[in-house]
This record gives sequence, structure tokens and C-alpha cells, in this order.
Amino acid sequence: MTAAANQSGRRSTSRRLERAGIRDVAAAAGVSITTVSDALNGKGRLPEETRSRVREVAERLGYRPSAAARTLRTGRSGLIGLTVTTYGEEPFTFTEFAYFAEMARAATSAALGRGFALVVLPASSRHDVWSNIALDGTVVIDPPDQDPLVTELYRSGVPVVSDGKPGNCPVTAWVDNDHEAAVLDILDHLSEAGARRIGLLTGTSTDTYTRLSTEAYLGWCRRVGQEPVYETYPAHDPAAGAVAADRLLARPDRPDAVYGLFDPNGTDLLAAARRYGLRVPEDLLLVCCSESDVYAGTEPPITTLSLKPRKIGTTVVNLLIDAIEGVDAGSSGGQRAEGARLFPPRFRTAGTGPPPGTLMPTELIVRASSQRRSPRRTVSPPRSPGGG
Amino acid sequence: MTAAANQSGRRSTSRRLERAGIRDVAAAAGVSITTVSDALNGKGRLPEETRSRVREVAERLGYRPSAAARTLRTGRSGLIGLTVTTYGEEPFTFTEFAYFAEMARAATSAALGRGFALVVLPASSRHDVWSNIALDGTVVIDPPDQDPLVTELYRSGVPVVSDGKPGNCPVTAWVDNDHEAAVLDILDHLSEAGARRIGLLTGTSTDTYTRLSTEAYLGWCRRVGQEPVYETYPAHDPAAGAVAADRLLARPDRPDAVYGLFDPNGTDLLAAARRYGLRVPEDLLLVCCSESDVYAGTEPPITTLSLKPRKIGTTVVNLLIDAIEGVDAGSSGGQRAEGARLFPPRFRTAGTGPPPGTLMPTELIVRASSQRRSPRRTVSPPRSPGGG
DNA sequence: GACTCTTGGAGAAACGTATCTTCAGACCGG
DNA sequence: CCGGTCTGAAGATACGTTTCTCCAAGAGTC
Repeated sequence: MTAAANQSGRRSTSRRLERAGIRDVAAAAGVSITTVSDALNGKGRLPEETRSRVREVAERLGYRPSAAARTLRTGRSGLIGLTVTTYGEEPFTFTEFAYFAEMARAATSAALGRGFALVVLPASSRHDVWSNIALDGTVVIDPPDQDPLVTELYRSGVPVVSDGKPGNCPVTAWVDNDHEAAVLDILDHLSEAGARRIGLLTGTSTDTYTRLSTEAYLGWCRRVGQEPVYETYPAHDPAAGAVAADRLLARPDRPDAVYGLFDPNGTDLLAAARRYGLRVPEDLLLVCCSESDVYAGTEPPITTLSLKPRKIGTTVVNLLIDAIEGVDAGSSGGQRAEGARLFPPRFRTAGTGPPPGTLMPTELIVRASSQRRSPRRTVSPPRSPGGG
Repeated sequence: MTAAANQSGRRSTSRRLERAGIRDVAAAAGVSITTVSDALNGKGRLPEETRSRVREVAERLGYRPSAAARTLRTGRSGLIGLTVTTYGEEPFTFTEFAYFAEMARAATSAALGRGFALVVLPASSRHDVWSNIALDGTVVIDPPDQDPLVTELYRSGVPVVSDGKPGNCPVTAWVDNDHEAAVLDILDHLSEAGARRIGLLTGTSTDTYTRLSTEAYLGWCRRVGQEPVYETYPAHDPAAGAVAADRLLARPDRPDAVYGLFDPNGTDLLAAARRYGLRVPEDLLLVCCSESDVYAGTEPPITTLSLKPRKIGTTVVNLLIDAIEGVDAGSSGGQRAEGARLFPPRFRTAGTGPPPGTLMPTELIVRASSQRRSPRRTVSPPRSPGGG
């Protein structure tokens, strides 16, 4: 009894309307499974005629290769993890922030464009979920110093790219905004608009974004000779922002301009200003960091700083996939991550040296809230039949 | 030469700092791989002493079981797909709608809570991505009639649960809102608030939500004897909504109340009303379907209908996992999906009969825009030092 | 003392693919 | 006519688990 006969025998006895496997295709086409595999994957040396015949048979049988078997054999799952480690314990509060939602969306899209799928996994999630999924690589958002998850992933050979310059954990590459530059830009912008005392609404957490931004503000104050005026609050608490905004405007040394580091701060500050009878921008200049376009429709519209989450998400994923595909293959000539490379792309260097980092520019969207003179109209309003 | 020696020999010769496998653990602990597997998975008949010893060795070696091998062997990947098939071709425009974002978030969270991870896959994405991923089941949002993807998934034995009552494709189960009831509720609400002619802002697409809602409106008009006043636009076009809102209020038979089916309609209608000098709610009552809380802060706050995407997402995933775990195991007594079951849960019945459906209630959040008398205050405003 | 249970654990067969190696024959130049 | 190259394809192995089957030895039991 040959091995083939044995196999097909086993196969037929245990037949219980299972999906067709590569063996069934081979049997039906009268070829070996090697030939089927080669024909379907465009490998091997086969005449086009055999290829198309096998393809046809496979189609007819409704053959779908087993992703699990392929993953086991090739060591590649086509799956990328996306995780966020900071910002409280709840699994998904984080996508409430428009930044994360946008970033995740762009990341998903970029991954799919390169043949990878993205799965969102909070760091706090059950360990069995993490270990039950074959990941080719992971994107980590804002890893804190000494993040154990990142360290373990890196140790086990999984490429890790972080959104946010990593504090002290080993990553394959990272992408971040130049937060110092962005804050200084805003402060200058507010100064030019006539601000004399600029306040800051910031967070209590120790992630890189909050820390760098606050430090940039304090440094600017020192340099310019202004006494810092700021209030902090736990950024993941949605109610605390309004209270902090109120506190900031209730101070005896009330600022005449405020920059809020977090998305809801614009609304919070606007409401607080109203309560105190402050007109925006006449009495108070306002800027906040946000990806939401509701600030184009508020009264008045509020100037926002965009961290360009779409660009970040796309770049992060492309860097990660570059690393994944670079692990065993050299430069494959595919589409690569773009951006201002700080270092040459040396992936997975076992030696010393910092991981390659990329800085993405931010964008200040200037609206009425930060200009004493109303901004030039760039878009004409729709026809106004009611007159006006 | 025994098989074990052969294996370990092969192992050691090809050793190139690979991850430790179950064989390495077995060798180090001086037991068989069967024992290791049983010890780590809590199966078999082993004394606690052996179990803990094996666990310890595994820990020491940093052993992580291969998810791919486990998936191949058990036939379960722990992965659930989430896909949307309607709403244009672009892969991810859909998460721009707060409904989908919320729903996806809740779904992800619910899946993780039960040990599954969720991967977002647009139906339009490259076929190789779909076939490269082992999915235990799929959630489909708003499947159109005769959706080929759903049909193929169902045929290949993958459980499919849909958000939105499926038109004509076979699903394991579905969850939806009672859209007719919701629309009728709103129309009654507006009538009670004094509306004489209620308009509708609706979409041009043929998905269930748009169709059912529009039909409910038309039926209501017929019953009440009001001439329908509505405008349609392609819902996935962000700019078209404002134009349609404008059109609706520019009509000679201008409505004195409007219900907008889509999230941005509230803002659009408010802006249009302003342009026409219409006061809300005095001259125009406004309701729109939205999950965004920006409508609590608009001037005036706008009454919204929530479709409870979090509840839907949670329920859909729970139903799906019930089906997945019910395929081979009977009632496992785990946490099950809740909700108003329309049919007893008969999963994967090959026979006739409709798939089990669940209707989730909607919630009307009444705000100033739909009441001629200002609503009772339910929350007192924060202290107002500025007076007022 | 021969017998059944029970306990603790080993062996080996899958799971379904990709790929490395081998091999038969065709073709070809000399 | 013969060694070499090239083409088309088959065989067998490995990927790393889980699990089914089976066995040895000790503990009761009559």
C-alpha cells in the first residue's frame, strides 16, 4: 500500500463534509500536492497549462488554503498587533480620543494595503489572548519606561514599532511628533496674536507627550520671563477637564491665552470662558490639541494643533512591515515607509545604538479663537437666501 | 536510536537561538511532551507536583506555545472578523461615523472579555488578506441582499452574525434596532411638541437602516395625512449632507420639524437653519440620529436618537461566540448574549426557518431642540463665579 | 495469589501546508 | 552513442501542538 493510497484512504473514511484540502485538489487534478502548492503560489517550474488546470480544479472544489497550516509552516501570520499601554486600565477608553481612533484607522488601512491585518489588543488584556495569537509584529502606542510587554515582545523576536519615542524599552523603530517644536510654535503664535500671559492645561500622567509638552512650555516661560500658569488633571477622566479649565480661568493671575493639551480642552475652556464672561478671542486666546473637526463649527471656531494621526499610523505600520519583511528578506523593493528618517534604517540590530526614529511634522490649524483680527476667509459661505 | 533521541538530536543540530518549543520543555523537565501539554493546559491526570514542576521549567525557559500550531491542531484561532460591506468602496470611511466606531470598540472589548481578539477587515479588501487569516467567525455590519462574502463564509462553515437584519443572505444570527418603532417614536415626539409638518433628511443607499426608516416615515405620513417632505443624499459623502439640509429648508413647503437620519445632520441642519434665520426650537424642531455627544453642547443642544451601538456590538459578538463555542460543544454555561430573543437560539440549523434575531431598543435623548418649552434641568450647571 | 481499578504518564498520529531533495525523461552537442 | 543540462513533477519531511490510545505499576478485593 503506497503512502498516497493510505492517505486518500484515511481521508475518505473520515470524510464528514470537511472543507477540501490541498490533498483533495491534488487527487482531483491527478497531480501531487507539491504541484498544487507550486501552481497556486506561483512557484516551482510548471508549464502554464498545468498551473491553470490546477487552479481550475481548486476553484471547482472551493479550495481555501488553511491559514493556520500556512502560518505554522512559513512562520508568518499576516497579523499585526496594535496596543496601547498607558491611559488607565480600562481596555478601550483610549479610542474615545479622536487621535487614537484616527491613528488606529490609518494603521488598519495601511496594514491591509500591504496584505496584513491588524488586531487591537490592549496591553491589559488577558494574557491568554496575547499568547493565543500569532503576531508578526506589534505597534505600541506610547510605551511607558521599562514596559514589560514591549520588552518581552522584543526579546521573543517580534518586531515592535512604537508611536511615541520610547523611554527606555528596546523597540525596532519609533515614530513621533516633535512635541517641543509644536508647543513652541503655538506659544509664538499666541504671542504674536498679542498674548501677554499664556496658560497651559496639561495632564498628570507621565507619558512622553505630556511630559515633553509641559517641559517645552516651562522652558519657554523661563526663556521669555513669564511666570508659568498651568493646571493639571488626569487626562483620562472626562469630567476632570472641565473642572481644571475652570480652575485655570479662576486664578488670580488669569492667563489671557491658553493652550490645552487634550482634545476636549477646547470645549471645556470655551464653556469656562463663557461662565466667566470672557469673550474669545477678544479677552482670551484659545488653542487646543485635537483631531476633531467640531472645532471648526464652534462659536467661535477654535484653533487646533493636529498631530497628524493618520500619517503617524501609516508610517508606524509601514516601518513595522518593513522590519517584518526585512527580517528574512533583504530590501524587497516594496513600498516603504516615508518620513524624515533620523537614522538609517537598521532593523533589529543586536548591537548598541538607538533604534531608528522618525519625526513627523504637526499642523496648526489657525481659526478665529487665536487671532485678534478675524482670519481671512478661505472659503466663501453657502448662499444665504435669508439675507446676511 | 529512539525517536526521542532522534528528535532531540535534530533539534540540537539545527539550534539557532530559536524559541523554546514544547519539546525543549519536555526534555528539560524529564517528561514527555504529552505531560507538558497536559500540565500546562490543566488536562490529563497528573499530580499537582508534576504540574507545578513542568510549569516552572516552562517559565524558566520562557516557553510560549505556538499559536499557529495550536490553531492548526484545535481548529480554533481565537480570532473574530469584523467587516462592513455597504457604504462606499473606501476601506475605512465607515469608522468615521461614531456609530461604527463605538460599535467596533464595544465589539472588540466584548470579544477580548471572552478570550477572542477582533480583526477589522473591510469586505472590499484584498482577497488574499481574507484567506490568509484563520477566522473562527465573522461579524458583518449591514450586509446587503445576496452578499457574496456572507454567502461564502456561511457556506464554508464560518459562523456569521450580522448587525442589521440581513436581507437575503444566510446568517447564523442577527441583531438590529427596531427602526420603524424608533422613527414612529420620534415623529410622535415631534408632533407632541407642536410640529405640523415634519421633514426627513435621508440617504440614497439601499441598506436596511435607510430603507426601513424612510418607509416608516412615509407610512406615518400616509396615516396622519401629511404630505411627505424629505430630501435624500449619499450618506457617505460628508459634504452632501449640508447641501441636502439646505435644500430641505429652502423648499416652499418648508417643514417646521426635521428628523435627520445620519450623524452629521444635526450640525448641518442647525447651520442651515441659521442661514435661513430660523430659530431652534421656536421656528424649527430638530432631531437627528447620532451617537456623538457634541449635540449636548451645541447651541441649542440637539435631541438625538441613539441606536445603542455599544449594546449592539456587545450582543453581536456574544451571539457569535456562543455560536462558535456551540458548534462543537453543547451549552457550556458561560456568559451568554442577552437581549430580547425573537427566536430560540438554534445555531447553524441546516434546515429552513429564519435565523434567530434580536431586537435592541433605541434611546431618544431629548434636548432643547425638540421642545417648545425648555426641558427640565436634570443637571445643575457648575458654579458661575462670573454671575449668571 | 489472580483479578480488577486507578493513577501517572509515554507513543504516535494527526492538523494542512511549504519546500528541500530527488528523479525520470527530453533534448542537445559532439 | 554518450554525458550533460533542462523541464516537469513526485516524495518526504518539518512546522509545534493536541489528543487518542495504550501501558506499567501499585492498590484494593475476593
